[in-house]
Amino acid sequence: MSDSTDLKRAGLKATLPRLKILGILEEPRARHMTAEDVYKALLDMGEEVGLATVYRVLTQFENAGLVIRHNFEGGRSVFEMNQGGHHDHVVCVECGEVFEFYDPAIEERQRRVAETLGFQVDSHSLYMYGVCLGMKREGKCSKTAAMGTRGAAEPE
Amino acid sequence: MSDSTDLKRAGLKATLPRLKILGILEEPRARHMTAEDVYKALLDMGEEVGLATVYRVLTQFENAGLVIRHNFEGGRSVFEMNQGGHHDHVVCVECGEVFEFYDPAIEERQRRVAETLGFQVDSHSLYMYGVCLGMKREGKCSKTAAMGTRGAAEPE
DNA sequence: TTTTGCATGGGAATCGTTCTGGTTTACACT
DNA sequence: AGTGTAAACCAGAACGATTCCCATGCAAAA
Repeated sequence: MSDSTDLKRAGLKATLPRLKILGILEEPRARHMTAEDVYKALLDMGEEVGLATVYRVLTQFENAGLVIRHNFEGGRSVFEMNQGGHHDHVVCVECGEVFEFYDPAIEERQRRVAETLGFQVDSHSLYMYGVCLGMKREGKCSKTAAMGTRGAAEPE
Repeated sequence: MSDSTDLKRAGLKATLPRLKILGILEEPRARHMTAEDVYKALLDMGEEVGLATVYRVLTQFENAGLVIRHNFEGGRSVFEMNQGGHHDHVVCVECGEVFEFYDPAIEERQRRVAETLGFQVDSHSLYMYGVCLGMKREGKCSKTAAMGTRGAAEPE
């Protein structure tokens, strides 16, 4: 219902596919999903939605600022809800887990660099790829580890 | 000739396609190229090289550490020679120009964040997208502007 | 409730990239 | 220089992700 007004505010009709997709992306455990992931989630819910529609809707959501698209290594896009606070990403190349962090100092330095170049920044992205703690320790991913939430890592 | 030994050192046979591709990437004005760009450059030179070969060779070069692959927005990969010094990128979404910069403070903070998470970082990339000075001022790109070289922007 | 036009679904098309299979080539060893 | 062999090549087919096409469906304005 609130979703419905979210869509209207973005200039989009509140259609069933759009509401369903928004609902899926809003689930807390669904932080980072590919279009395929969203499509499968819809099928699991028994919804008859075409893959083309999923892509179309996700792109519309991106343009409307509702979701953020990331181009991780490997060439496929992943999407996450835009919940306001900007953050950067750490991706485990072994287990695929994605951690988020925000570092004000990094943001500030980026701003400075752009200023120096006379560059007007629309968006920026910082990705680190590597192996997460769980993989290093036990050879399995640390999806259950007590980190990976926004703002969890703020050194100093 | 020196290219030939570069290849051997990387454990790759010094074949004509590889030498030609290396030669193209080494031209100073060819900083950031897609596989397609490289392919077209070869055709322009009158070389009979298949696109598949270009992709294969670029991937081999990447694995050998000779070139670096970037996943910019838009889903296509761009390649640049690995000239040793790590640097980050600023991309003008209007004219496509790519500027490079290096900020030790950002690097250090990244290292810290990874450490805090117990994450072993293999690679990292930082991209800023926006509009460059030339576009803002005159509506045309600033490819000829006196910046855009590595290390040009180091605030503070 | 009727109208109107944007949204949908499914399949085909497209894009960038990788694989396949048969042929050619670089290079170590005569 | 001559030759064997593994590696590299080419063209084209295959591939996965994404977008296009268009007849039909449906949200929302009248």
